[in-house]
Amino acid sequence: MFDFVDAYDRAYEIAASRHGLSPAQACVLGRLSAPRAMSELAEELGCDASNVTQIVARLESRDLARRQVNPQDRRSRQIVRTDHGSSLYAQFEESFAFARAAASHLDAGEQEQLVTLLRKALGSLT
Amino acid sequence: MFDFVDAYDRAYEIAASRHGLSPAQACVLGRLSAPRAMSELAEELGCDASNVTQIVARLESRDLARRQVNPQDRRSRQIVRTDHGSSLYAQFEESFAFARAAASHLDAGEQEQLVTLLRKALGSLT
DNA sequence: CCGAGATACTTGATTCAATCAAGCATCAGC
DNA sequence: GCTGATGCTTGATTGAATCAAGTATCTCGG
Repeated sequence: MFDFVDAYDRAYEIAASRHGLSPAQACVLGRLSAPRAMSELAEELGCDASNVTQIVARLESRDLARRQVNPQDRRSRQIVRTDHGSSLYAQFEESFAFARAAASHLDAGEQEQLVTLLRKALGSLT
Repeated sequence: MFDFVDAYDRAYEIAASRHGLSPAQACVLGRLSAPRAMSELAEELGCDASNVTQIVARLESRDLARRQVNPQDRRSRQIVRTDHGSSLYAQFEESFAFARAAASHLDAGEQEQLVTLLRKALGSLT
């Protein structure tokens, strides 16, 4: 189990760095298929809001995301992926071959079985 | 799959921090059941030797590990867990309940199946 | 046995992630 | 309109990680 998780993490990190992203940046970018508030992202990542500020600032400085004031609540910002950000993320996903590669060792039935078992194992841990 | 890996990582980090360890420190400490050379550790963690130097330095400063010159090759250091380090690591493992908790949702047959599938999925990826 | 090159580690500089404590702007409710 | 809560940012600090140099030690060919 440790080896599996470790391999997953490494693959993620390598795929990200191939596109000049850190894992954290890739993770945030991936959550921007729709506009999100900073607080939502912080909640999802389980980290401080100021951390998200930093990460988004780095994405913004590379024109991968934009930060715009929410007109409904001017305290809040909506983080949006730029076109550039979207296409970069698509490339990242393409090159994050882990899930696909892992699946390629298993036939359809086994894949389904694995998903079922992982879900069940996860159970109420979340 | 992402959720599973994420849950594992979080659980690891939380268990580590409960004992005042960072994940990296816990990881290194866990590899010291026998004395290891810096270069071995760097190889295993897939990181720079200077990174290991830092991490071990922090462990050493808290009397969890010791660094002693290898008499066979005086360039090389052997990293050894102190008694304190061993007992702390045992506590950490105890509180890193993820594997056990995950397993508790599965019966013996399912556990075996999961391990088989993970191993197979991992295949030659390593 | 000596010197050249390789090996094992350390140091210093730098980047990023993460956390905490303060701070500012804005909002919501009395 | 205040008061207090909410949403985000800033600044300071810690740790992980990487890279480039540097030191000590070993090994091997001449």
